[in-house]
Formats: sequence, structure tokens, C-alpha cells
Amino acid sequence: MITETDQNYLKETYALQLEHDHVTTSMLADRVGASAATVTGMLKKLAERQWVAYEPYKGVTLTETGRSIALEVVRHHRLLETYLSKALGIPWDKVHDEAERLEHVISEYLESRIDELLDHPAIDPHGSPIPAHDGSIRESARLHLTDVRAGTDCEIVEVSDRDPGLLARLDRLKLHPGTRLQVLGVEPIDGLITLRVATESLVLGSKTASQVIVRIIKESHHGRVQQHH
Amino acid sequence: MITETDQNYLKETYALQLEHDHVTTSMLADRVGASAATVTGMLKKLAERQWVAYEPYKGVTLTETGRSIALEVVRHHRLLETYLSKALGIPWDKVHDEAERLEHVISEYLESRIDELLDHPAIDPHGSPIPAHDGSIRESARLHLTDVRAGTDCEIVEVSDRDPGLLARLDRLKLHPGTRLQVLGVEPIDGLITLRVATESLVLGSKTASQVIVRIIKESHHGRVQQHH
DNA sequence: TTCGAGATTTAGGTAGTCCGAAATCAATAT
DNA sequence: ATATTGATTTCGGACTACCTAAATCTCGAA
Ligand SMILES: [Mn+2]
Ligand SMILES: [Mn+2]
Ligand SMILES: [Mn+2]
Ligand SMILES: [Mn+2]
Repeated sequence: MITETDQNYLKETYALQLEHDHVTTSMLADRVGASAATVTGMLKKLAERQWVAYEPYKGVTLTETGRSIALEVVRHHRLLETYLSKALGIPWDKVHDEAERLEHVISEYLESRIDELLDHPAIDPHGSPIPAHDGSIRESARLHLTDVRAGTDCEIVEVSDRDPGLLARLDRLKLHPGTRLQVLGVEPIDGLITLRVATESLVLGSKTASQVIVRIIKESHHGRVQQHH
Repeated sequence: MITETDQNYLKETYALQLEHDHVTTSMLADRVGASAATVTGMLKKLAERQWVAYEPYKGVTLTETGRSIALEVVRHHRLLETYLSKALGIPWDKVHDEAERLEHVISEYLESRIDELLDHPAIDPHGSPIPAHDGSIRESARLHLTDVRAGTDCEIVEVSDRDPGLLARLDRLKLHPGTRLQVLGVEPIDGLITLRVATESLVLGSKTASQVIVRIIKESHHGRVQQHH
């Protein structure tokens, strides 16, 4: 039997694998809100069930089975966020926490009703791709706003859905998926980024900018895009 | 902390108190799907937390606190059933199981959004009253179709939401809350009840008829309504 | 190459929910 | 009044998910 806890561990492992090439016990402990000791125990259990490959002291990787369990939960999560936002008019900084609990209890039947009613949406309110029913998902390379050179034109693709405070602020600044912007300058010491959005300019800290994923529309002439990490 | 299990025990105790004047361990065991031994243990815990009054070998009663916890869950359940039915078009024999899981995880915020969108509904798809936000509820006397004399005109008020098979059948027979009917005859041995609904007549067994709650529109001239039990 | 520091695992334990089997109780029939 | 029986509780045990503290491992700095 797959418990809600199993689903959360697998989902967070999936998310961490997208951002890091090595997923550790402590990273997972941080995400699921449990102690490292607890995570070690759970990883042994998940490995026994063949949902992850686990090398003590090394790290953890999802198996194919584990990945599809994770994607099923991610699909629920993102469909629910989209539904709550569009059908119930719930603001985008409140949908995540609600979906976090609902994702584990909706039936496949309800999932498909929601999917139909929304006309099979491809992205959620934060710009994240919604896995298809068959588990396929478009996992494009993720370019963080912190890694964009000055002078570049881009469009926001996705923002992190975890922090309501961040989302409320981005909303006030009119920074949403789809928003066009130009990077005016990057301050090298503190990483402050100056942007032009429509006709206004504004400054973001690197903590905020690192939560924003963009795609480049017109590259700066002065050099190449920096690599993250 | 109130767990999902706590909520289920309290909710079922509430439901049983409406139908019986004495709620026993085995009745609860049957409803929550656990052994009598398990229920005894849980009742001790619930009594310790002052959610029920529990007399070993005697039975169990909700305290005021226990009742309001139960009504909160019942409100979630019935609002969700109504929403799933009206907004998502889910058939009335499928909404119960879905609501059974969702009821424990929706926030007060989502509850109120749903309530607003439905314009503060008073009854759910099965005719059961939805407790108000403040916990008030119209608990009218419940007259079962099995207790109605031949010759009486009535209207269906409520049907049990637990059994999808029953609901599917009632739907096929066009027996819904609001449906008018006349009891043509009651067969004394097997309890078969003959009804006239619109222009057609049909026969129900007592198992089915006992799940239907009615209110009398015009009493038979030949005597009084029988008492249940 | 050795030595820590920090990450991780192991050990020992709690809380919650469940079970079957055995013991006990309460109510009824004799 | 007593025996029987069905309901209920008690007992011993299982399983999951969590914790802290102690032991152990890994890897980079010296
Ligand atoms: Mn979750
Ligand atoms: Mn999202
Ligand atoms: Mn429930
Ligand atoms: Mn109902």
C-alpha cells in the first residue's frame, strides 16, 4: 500500500532530482519536514519496495516505478491548483497548501472530471507543466533569472509555488508566467538584479530571483548566458 | 490534535445517535469498519479528551465538544457532496465516497468559498441538511417509508447516501428528494411496499424502503402512522 | 596521510491505530 | 436463583511514522 507519507517522499525526491544531480538525506529531510534519522528509515523502506535506489551515505534516486508514483501525485497537485485557481477563484498564493492535502485523496475519476472541465490544461497557475494522464511530462531545461546576463530580454516561464509570501510579492510586482522583462543589470556582490517590466524598472534580490524560471527571447550581444551552479 | 480517525468515530457516533437512542461499541465498529476491540480502545481515548461520555458496557454519547467536531465534518461532507454534484456534474451515487476522503482535508477557507459559490445550500444531493457555519442544523423527526400506512400521500425528503447500488436504483426509479408518491399497500409478512409515483406503480422491499425518509402530505383516513422500532 | 567536521545511520523509544484470542460482563431463559 | 450466550473489554502483539542521542562514515583541509 502507498501511504500519503510515501507519496510525499517520492514527490519531493522527484522535485529535488530536477534541481540537483544528487539527492541527499538532509535535502529530503528539509523538504518533508522530518529529521534526517526518520528520512534514513523511510528511504530503507522505499528502497525495499523498489521505489528508489538508495545507497547509504551516497544518496537516493527514483526508480521507474517511483518516478511514476511521484508524477501521479504531481499531476493531482497541479490539476488541483489549476482548478482551485480557475474554477473557485482562489488566489495563486493559497492554492499550493490546499492542493498539498487534496492531492493524496482525490480519485482517478475526480482527477479526470477536473481535467476535462479545464480542457486538459498543460500548465498550472505557477507555470509548472502538468504531467499527462499517461505520465508523460515536458521537462525542459530550467533557466533561473539569477543566471541571465544583463541586456537580455526574457519571459517568465515558471515561479516556485511553495512560498505564499514570495507569490504575493510577485503578484504585486506583476511578475507572472508569461510576463516579459529585460534584465538591465546584475550587481556582482549581492546579486541584486535590476529589471525593466513594461515601462517600469524594479530591483529583485537573488533569493527572489532564484525562484523565477525564465526563457530567453533575445540574448544580450555582450556574451553568453551563465551556467547555474 | 484531532486526527482523521477521531473525526470518523465522532461523525459516525453523531449519525448513530440520530437513528438510535443508545449507541453501542458494535454499532460503531460496524460503521467505522474496525473490530469491537479497536473501538473500545478508541472510545477510551475519545472519552479522555472529553469528546464523548463513555460508560463501559453501556454505550457512548457525544459531549457538546464532540458534537461540534462531528458537525464540522458533516458540514464539510455535505457541502462537498453538493459541490461535486452541482459544479462537477458527478452523479449522486459517486459523491459520497469522494466526500468521505475530502471532508478531512479541506481548509476553512475552501469550505467558505464552496459555500459561497453554491449560495449557502441548505440540503445536499441526498436531501440531508447541511449544518450552518455556526454549527446549527435542522434535525427534524425522521419518518421512514417503511412506517407509512397504505393510502398516504408523501414526498421524499432524504435518502441514505452510503450505498451506491441503492442510489443508482432509486435514480432509475426516479425516486429523489422532492418526489411525490402515494403508498398503495404494505405487505405485512415481507414488508413489500407498493407505491404510485406519477402515473406508474412499483414495489420496493423493506430493505430499500427503510433507507428512504419521507414527509406526509395527506394522511390516510384509515388510521395513524405507525411508530418505527 | 591523517584528522576532524559535518552528514548520515543506528539505537532505543513514543504515539496512534489496528488485530485476534481470552476473559469478563449483562441480560434472558429456565 | 442460575446457567447460558452474545456483547464487550482486556491482553498481547503488529505496524507506521516520528523523535533524540550516540555511533559511524566520508571527504576535504592540513
Ligand atoms: Mn503532500
Ligand atoms: Mn504549482
Ligand atoms: Mn471520513
Ligand atoms: Mn449526502
